[in-house]
Amino acid sequence: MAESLGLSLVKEKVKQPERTLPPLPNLEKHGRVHVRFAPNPDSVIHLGNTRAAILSDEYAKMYKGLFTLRFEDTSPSIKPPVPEAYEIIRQDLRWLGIHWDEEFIQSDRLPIYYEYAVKLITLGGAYICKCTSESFRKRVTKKKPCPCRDLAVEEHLHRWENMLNGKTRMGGAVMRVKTDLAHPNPALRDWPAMRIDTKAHPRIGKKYRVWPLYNFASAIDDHLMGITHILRGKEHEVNMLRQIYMYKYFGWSYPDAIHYGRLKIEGTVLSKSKIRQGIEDGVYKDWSDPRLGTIAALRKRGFLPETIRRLILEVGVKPSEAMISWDNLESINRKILDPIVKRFIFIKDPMEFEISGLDKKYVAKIPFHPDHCDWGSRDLTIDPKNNKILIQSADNANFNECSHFRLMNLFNVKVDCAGKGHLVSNSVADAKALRAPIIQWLPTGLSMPLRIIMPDAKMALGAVDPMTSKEELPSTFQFYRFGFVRVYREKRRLIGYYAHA
RNA sequence: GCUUCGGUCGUAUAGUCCGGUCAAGUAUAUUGGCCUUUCGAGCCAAUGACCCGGGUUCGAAUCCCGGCCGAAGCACCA
Repeated sequence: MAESLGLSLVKEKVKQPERTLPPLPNLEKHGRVHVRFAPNPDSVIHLGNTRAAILSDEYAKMYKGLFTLRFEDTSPSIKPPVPEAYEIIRQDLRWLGIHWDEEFIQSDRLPIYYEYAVKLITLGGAYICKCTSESFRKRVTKKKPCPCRDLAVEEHLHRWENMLNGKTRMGGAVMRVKTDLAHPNPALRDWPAMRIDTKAHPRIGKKYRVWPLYNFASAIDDHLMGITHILRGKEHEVNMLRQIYMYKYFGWSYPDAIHYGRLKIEGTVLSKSKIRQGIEDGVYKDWSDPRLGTIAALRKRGFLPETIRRLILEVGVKPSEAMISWDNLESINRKILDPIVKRFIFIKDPMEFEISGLDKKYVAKIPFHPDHCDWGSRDLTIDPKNNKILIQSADNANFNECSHFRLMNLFNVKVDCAGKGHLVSNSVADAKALRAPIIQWLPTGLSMPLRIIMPDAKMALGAVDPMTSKEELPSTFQFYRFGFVRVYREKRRLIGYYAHA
């Protein structure tokens, strides 16, 4: 008695409290927390991109702060925005459960950037450089100023006018922010802030010919929008250093920035440009191709927003790179899904199998969920006249001659040396004694075909319980001994996308 | 090459700031057991890590130095 009590005490495990994010720095300095997510609408978002969004959202909620969504679409030529992407990104964010308080699109804000460009030039913090990028780079690597740098402010304002009014052609001039030519990192020296791009912007056309570069637009906006904390990848570390020079000219103080390492997921490409290329080349079907790590793909396969959020929170904000395993992601999803989705029978690569020795009608009750009897069950029947069933070819291949198996929730079958099946007994105890594997099955008359797209984009064909088509679709189910599948109605048929086992 | 930032079980993460309670916790994975009329989930157990070398210290995963390895950046992209 005492022993058992002691044992149960020892065995009682203290559940770890759910992981929480570390506190944000300098809270007292800033007042109300204000974060932002600033995607480039040149394509949809993927798992890696959600990191900034989810972390920002978590912090906004944690501190009851504000969240700004800002589309950074200031490159008509090199990373042109995709008009549909704005709304697709909004939908992906909503699906992820992210709430934003305000939204901006940078291509609507050109007059603001122009205003601050003039201010910065007037302040002597920026100049218009007419050097070619090669000749500028040559000088700057030697820590030498280009000839434009020390010209009078009036000249630079004049050059700026020429950029705007079309007298200077594309590539003819660029606005640079003065930094420190002696800075050990050449990447920081007099970085470009504005350039001419005459290509039509997919969203607002040819209204403007001078466009801000990332560091300029982003830095101006972060200040003007009152951003207190920035969460972004460490590829932006030097950008912060660049932008700080500009903040100093304006007398602004830079937000607190947290730079996390890149997120990778094993065996999956998480690069927008590679994904886009793959779609263009026809390697991938579209943005939701099951091989991709896009939000669209994960959603299609039945991954839940909560799964993605938990994963991001678990990985946290470390500056080192993180290689996520699908095992981990799947495990999180499985634990959420398992107790809440219905189960059905799916027979992959079905084959007919005849059972002899039936003396009466047998009924198997297949529960819709083993842990929720109140969800009901599905009756599968077999009788002497209808004694053919469907089983998985792979299961059949595993039967050695003269072996046994059990049909799920029905009875035990002996396979004779000719490969024929005979009913031998009913009880589970017998099945265990015989070490008979238990397999899922369907009566031959009761099945409908189902194509399931697997994570590698290959197709699995099989027979599914037709009752699935009576369910509200799309819906995610667990197919006994097969895995979790999200089932969609496609015209008059069903199609499934496999999530994981 | 240059600049910056990192390196804890296979993977992810806690601990590192403020040395001792860390002969290093947790999740996942794998293996075994229990439970369950299957699978899964759940429960129990096992496996498995402080990059290397010096130094400081009574004591180093934690501090210092050197090395090795890795990542990010070095665009008129974001």
